[in-house]
Amino acid sequence: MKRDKPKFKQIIDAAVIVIAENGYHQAQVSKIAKQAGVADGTIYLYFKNKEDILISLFQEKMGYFIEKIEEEIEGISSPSEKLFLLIQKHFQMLAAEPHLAIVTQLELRQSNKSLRLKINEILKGYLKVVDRIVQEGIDKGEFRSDLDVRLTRQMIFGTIDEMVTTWVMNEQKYDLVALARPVHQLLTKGCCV
Amino acid sequence: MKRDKPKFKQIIDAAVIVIAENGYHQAQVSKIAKQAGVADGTIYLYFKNKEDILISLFQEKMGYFIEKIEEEIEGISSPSEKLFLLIQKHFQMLAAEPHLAIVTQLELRQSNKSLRLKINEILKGYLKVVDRIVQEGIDKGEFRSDLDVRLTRQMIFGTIDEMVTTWVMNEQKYDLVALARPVHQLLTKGCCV
Amino acid sequence: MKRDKPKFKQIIDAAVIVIAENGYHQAQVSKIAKQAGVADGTIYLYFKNKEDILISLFQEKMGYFIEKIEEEIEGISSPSEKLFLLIQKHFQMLAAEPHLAIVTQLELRQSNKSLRLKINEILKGYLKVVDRIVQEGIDKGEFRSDLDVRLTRQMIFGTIDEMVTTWVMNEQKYDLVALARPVHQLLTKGCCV
Amino acid sequence: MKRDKPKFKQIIDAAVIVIAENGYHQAQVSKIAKQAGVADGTIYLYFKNKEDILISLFQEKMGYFIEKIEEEIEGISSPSEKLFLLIQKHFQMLAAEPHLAIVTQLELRQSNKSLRLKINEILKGYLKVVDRIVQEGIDKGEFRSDLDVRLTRQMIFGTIDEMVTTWVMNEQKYDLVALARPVHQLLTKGCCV
DNA sequence: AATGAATGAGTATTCATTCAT
DNA sequence: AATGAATGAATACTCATTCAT
Repeated sequence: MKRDKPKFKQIIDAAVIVIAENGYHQAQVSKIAKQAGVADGTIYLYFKNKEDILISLFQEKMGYFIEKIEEEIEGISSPSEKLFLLIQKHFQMLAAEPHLAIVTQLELRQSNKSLRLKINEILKGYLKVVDRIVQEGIDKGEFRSDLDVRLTRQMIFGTIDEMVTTWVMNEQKYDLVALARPVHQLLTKGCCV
Repeated sequence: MKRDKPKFKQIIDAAVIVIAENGYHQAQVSKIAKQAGVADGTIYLYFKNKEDILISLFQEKMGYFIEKIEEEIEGISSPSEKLFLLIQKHFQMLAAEPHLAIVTQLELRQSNKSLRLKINEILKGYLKVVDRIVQEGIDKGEFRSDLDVRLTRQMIFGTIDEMVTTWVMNEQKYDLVALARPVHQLLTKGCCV
Repeated sequence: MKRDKPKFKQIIDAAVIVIAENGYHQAQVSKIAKQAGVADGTIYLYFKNKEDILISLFQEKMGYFIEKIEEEIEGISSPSEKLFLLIQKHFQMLAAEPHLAIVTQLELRQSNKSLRLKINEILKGYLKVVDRIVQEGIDKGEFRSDLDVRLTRQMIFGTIDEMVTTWVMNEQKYDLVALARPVHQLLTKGCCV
Repeated sequence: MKRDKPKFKQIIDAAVIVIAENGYHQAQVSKIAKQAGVADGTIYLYFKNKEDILISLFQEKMGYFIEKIEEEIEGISSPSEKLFLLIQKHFQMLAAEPHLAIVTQLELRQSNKSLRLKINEILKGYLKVVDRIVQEGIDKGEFRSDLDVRLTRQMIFGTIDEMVTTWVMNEQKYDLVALARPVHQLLTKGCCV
């Protein structure tokens, strides 16, 4: 399996760095190869084409992301607390990988429609986790019973995403993780008194 | 002033159509010129370069957007009601211009970082309107006094934006405007009981 | 009509020279553009792609070829004499354009199958002229009545083509046109006494 | 001697199949290796480079070809009959190996000039056989005494070659061997009455 | 002898922008 | 003001060959 070979990860990590530092459109295959310490042609022993590097990058990172978040909320009984931990872990992981944050929040969004559709497909795994928390919140009586799960998930995801993007655009100069608590409070209690 | 000449708007409207129908990366200057019924070179009598078309497009549309929203909330005393009207008007205007919705929610996001920074600059006008509503809500006691205005605005904008994007990605096949009330409720009351 | 513009012919003539002097595989578009005195991009205002240059080259030259040969044999009553004039004109025209001879006999044959099929299509016009001469020869009683037109045409074309190719491979160092008469004699009388 | 080892022939046979089925330009070394059931690198233990595979292929097949033809005409006294047998055997052998016919008549002609020059070198053995028949025909009085041996050989070879190529291009769908007699008649008697 | 992972040179084509008319 | 022909920079990918095992 190619995914398990060291060069696979080596090339993906190189892609994250090159894209974060040069921008999506200046991330030529030859630059990624050089950063990974392999020849240009070697890239094509592990990836079908350039787009495949980016999809694999997103898959690998997002897979790890979901895994970690599920570990985090496992065994927690309160859905509201689960939501808080999801937000916190999300912020923590991106704060810990500044390059990756730039790539996912800014650079990968300039990709073409076909790539974005594939990315959306991968994102669905994450959205399902949120859906499950919301549904559980309703079932356990912590969340309002008249909630529309889909809309609620969109609010949660849209809010988290906007927070991270704003933080990245502000050059990550404030403490993102510290926002987890107030963001959780906003989402659960709303802005009204 | 170039902005007042008929060809200025003519080219911008052509750009919206061409981008919506062909996608950002397939929206060549020559296609826009053809759609506008002018020669390629004529574009450059009205716009500095291609990026300038897109920025102007966003400015024109967003300026009109803010104007309409301010008309809508003018004279309303309740900040919460103002927030509702803002959401509703936002949804109404994009639902009324499907091409524009595709361009602002999907296509223009594929632009490079420099263009996106300029777009963010233009967006600030909109965000200020939201900020004012939130601040007024706090002052009038309708919103919680411990709200962070900036974070609250990010939640509101992130949520609205996510709703519209999801609706566009689903090919605008459900009634976006009907979501205004439940979205307002989610934002003001949160998801908790 | 693009074919009538001066740059169309200019680029085709450049292609003949570049291919003859550098070989098919070393005839890059940029080299052809340089030889033609235009920018690389200009090529694509007149030709769909590189293959289109080569097809057009063959069409233009072969069209001229057939035209000249038909002029030559027009008004001649003896089919055998027509055959002689066809051979002579064929040899004369290629002897007069050494570059073109190299291109048609050696270089263009290395093209891929798709291009060769298109070239064969164009060749059919020439083969029809030969067919007509053979048929007329049979009808007028100059040629044997039991001839298979198709086979006879293949002998004639195969022989002429082999003569030219051998001459080109021998660096055109002997007088090709002088062979017209003996070749005609061989084709009409065969090798037997 | 490498030529006697089983893998040498194994690789050449694989090359014939791969080239016939995929075309010259799609016949990568790795495909030939796979068809031969050896590793890519193994090819280079038996052949200097890719060109060497093709030259060896031609040498092997052409050597066998000449051998068979010489066996066929051996002991025949009439040069004209010898010519007939040469044509017939030539047609028979290619009709018996459809893959080889495609390779020699179509695919190998797409090779570059250097390879084609080497192929011509190998062909000389075949041409010498023809030369000998023609000379003998003149000496024995069966052929006209004013024949130019070189030109006559070019007619014979050009005609045979064109017949086979046309047959291959027509997907070998008619009986090539049946043409041996009429072709021989054409070559010996010409087209005139 | 045999393997197969790694190498890296080489090129057609697009499209924003210009400028002579 | 308007035109549109001409420009030219920039980049992903293939595949013959090598060499450590």
